[in-house]
Amino acid sequence: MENNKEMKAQPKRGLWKPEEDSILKNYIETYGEGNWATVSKRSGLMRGGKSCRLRWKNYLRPNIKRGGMSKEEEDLIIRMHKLLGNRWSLIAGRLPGRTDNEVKNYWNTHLNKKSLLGKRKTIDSNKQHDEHEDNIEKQDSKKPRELQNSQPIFTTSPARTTDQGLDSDEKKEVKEESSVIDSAVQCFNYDYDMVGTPVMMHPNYSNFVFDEGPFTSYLDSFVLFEAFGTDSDV
DNA sequence: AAGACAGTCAACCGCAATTAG
DNA sequence: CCTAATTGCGGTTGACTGTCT
Repeated sequence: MENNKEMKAQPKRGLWKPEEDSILKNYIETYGEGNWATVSKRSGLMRGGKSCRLRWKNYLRPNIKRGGMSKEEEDLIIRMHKLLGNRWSLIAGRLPGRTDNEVKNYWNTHLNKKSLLGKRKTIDSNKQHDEHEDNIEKQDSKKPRELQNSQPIFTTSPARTTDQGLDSDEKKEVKEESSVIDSAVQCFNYDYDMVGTPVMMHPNYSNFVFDEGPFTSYLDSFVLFEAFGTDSDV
């Protein structure tokens, strides 16, 4: 029983080494993506297909943007999350060069925490804001990781990367979803209030403060307004 | 100086959806 | 259709690093 396990070589686990990265990169540049199960065999990597796929998608793929999130990206994530929930791949699809894993991690470590803090009304907002700005800088220079840039900018590409294989109803659904998201990601001008909290500037909209805290609340309200409020049938 | 603690993020796991045969 | 294989996704874990005491 145990022997079966031993006979089948267990895929290698843990952090990827630079050699492994270059093997995988070379392989995919030569043969292209797809059929990850055979990648490990054919490339000589002793990794599972899933592991190879993840490594490629989250790290080796061209145009991957790494390093601290810009303010714009952060705002977008917050708005999209309010709109879509934990649909990280969908959110990441709107942030060029960002992966779902990165967005998810960023949310869990920075933004989720922040929104929780927002519920504690006794928190010193000034300090909180300063610390946040601090953290972004620190984070960017903390580790000697390859690229530490923070270029902003959104995309308006479709929410899903593909709608192949969908019937017309589903395609319509995707299209609608996409346009809702497009509404949500439109850029708006911000001003900053006394404690550095971004305040949405919109001519037809007055700001609210909800229990959750001012920062997300302005955004949330606006996302909902933008996403649903202007459609006559919603 | 060193151990404890906290934050971050890469990678893994399990499940669901999709595709191929 | 049905089944097995593959892919994609979100939740979770654990290694690594920095900070605090």
